[in-house]
Amino acid sequence: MTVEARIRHEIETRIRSGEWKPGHRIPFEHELVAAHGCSRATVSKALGALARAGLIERRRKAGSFVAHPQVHSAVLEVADLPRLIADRGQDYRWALTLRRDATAADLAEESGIAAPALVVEGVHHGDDRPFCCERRVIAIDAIPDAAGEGFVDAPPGSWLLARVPWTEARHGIAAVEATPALARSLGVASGTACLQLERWTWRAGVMLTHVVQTFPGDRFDMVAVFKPGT
Amino acid sequence: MTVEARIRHEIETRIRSGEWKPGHRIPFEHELVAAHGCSRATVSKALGALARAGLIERRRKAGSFVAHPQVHSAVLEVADLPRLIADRGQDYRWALTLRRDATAADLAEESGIAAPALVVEGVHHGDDRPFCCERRVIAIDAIPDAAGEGFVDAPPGSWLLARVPWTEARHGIAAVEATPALARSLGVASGTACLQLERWTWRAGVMLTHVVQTFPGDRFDMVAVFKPGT
DNA sequence: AAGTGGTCTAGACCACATA
DNA sequence: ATGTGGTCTAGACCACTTC
Repeated sequence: MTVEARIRHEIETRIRSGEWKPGHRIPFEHELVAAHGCSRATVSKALGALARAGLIERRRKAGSFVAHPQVHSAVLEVADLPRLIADRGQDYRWALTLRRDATAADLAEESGIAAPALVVEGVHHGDDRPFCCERRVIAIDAIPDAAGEGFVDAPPGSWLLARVPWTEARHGIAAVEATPALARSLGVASGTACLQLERWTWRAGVMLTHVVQTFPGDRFDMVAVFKPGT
Repeated sequence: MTVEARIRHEIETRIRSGEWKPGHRIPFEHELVAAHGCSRATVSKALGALARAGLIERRRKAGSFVAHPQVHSAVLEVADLPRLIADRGQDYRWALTLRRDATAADLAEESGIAAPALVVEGVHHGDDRPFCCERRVIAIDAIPDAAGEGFVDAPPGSWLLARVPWTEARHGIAAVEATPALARSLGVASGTACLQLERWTWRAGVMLTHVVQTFPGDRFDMVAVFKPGT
């Protein structure tokens, strides 16, 4: 355990136990320096980490204070579906149902992807049961290699994840009723409540891909644990 | 702009632009020290921040490398509903529909909350239209003050947020079909797809409250922007 | 064996918010 | 005016990993 970790842990414990309540002023840096017999840089690093984690707030001249929790946050990790399904102990299978150049009508429904583009649709299966229906549009100019890919054996998400450099993404979550076509693909009754996850991805301001993934409402647990400051 | 920020920005720009692709080795610390004419501590802090952000990976003896993007993540911020609705420019109103001591049957459906407990149900309105249906269970032993609260004028969430520090929360998201009772409360057709957000909150290992919030599928935009490394 | 990043020190100057 | 945190320096030693 480093000195920094020790300082962090001591303060974190007092906050989580409720001993130091929101608004409580924690010791000044120079006091912690004296208490731990270390340099100020080490104390500063420890407090900086706690501040980044949202556990404390730091104010010049005033000191550092236990933060008031403001909003509940959850980190939603949208893993690669093959891995997600494999982690559940199921066999993964991808079934391509459509792959074609995007028409003007396709792109009219998109915001931000210009021709040429590729439309890919398919169903992710776990143990041969439909798990998620996916429709994706890929910008060819941004990802030229995609034009030569069939996406027959592996879903485009995995392919992209492995080779597309860093991204900025926006996510949306909604509940929708399964359309008849969707219901058929997913093997559920028409009108079943489904979770719809939508994602737009950019690189350097250029949109790379837009994907809509639809899960039967009961088949996808998006549970996230959040500890303020971990 | 601090020296540290300048170093961070320079590296981040090269990564986001695609100039440095995943796996690329970025300059060693001592090279960045020479290039920027600063101390090693400053370079170390900059690279540490980039590593925490997931933009680079650092390996002793080998150097620092542009990370391979692994999963898409989204930070789901679950704001106080009155504020969320106010931010949409709508008038907020809370309508309490039930408040009673929890029965054994109530708690049988809960996991982790022991008697005594309080059950509170109500509907959040925006511009007098139902926006979200809420059912909450509050542990009285953990939050004794709640016993004296009516929750008539303000929802329990706001009351709790203002005075109860929490240290850990778990969230779940699901799509459900509106039950007849739910549909009546929300003013939608029975069977409508709804987003259901569930949250358990603890302090120091003791469960404080459990809440289920149900939104008509089209009425809640949970959109999150995620930039890897910000 | 060599070189990297991880951690730490004992100073320093400064911007800023408060009093 | 004062004292805080923010940033930085120029060293140092060490653990770890790869060579």
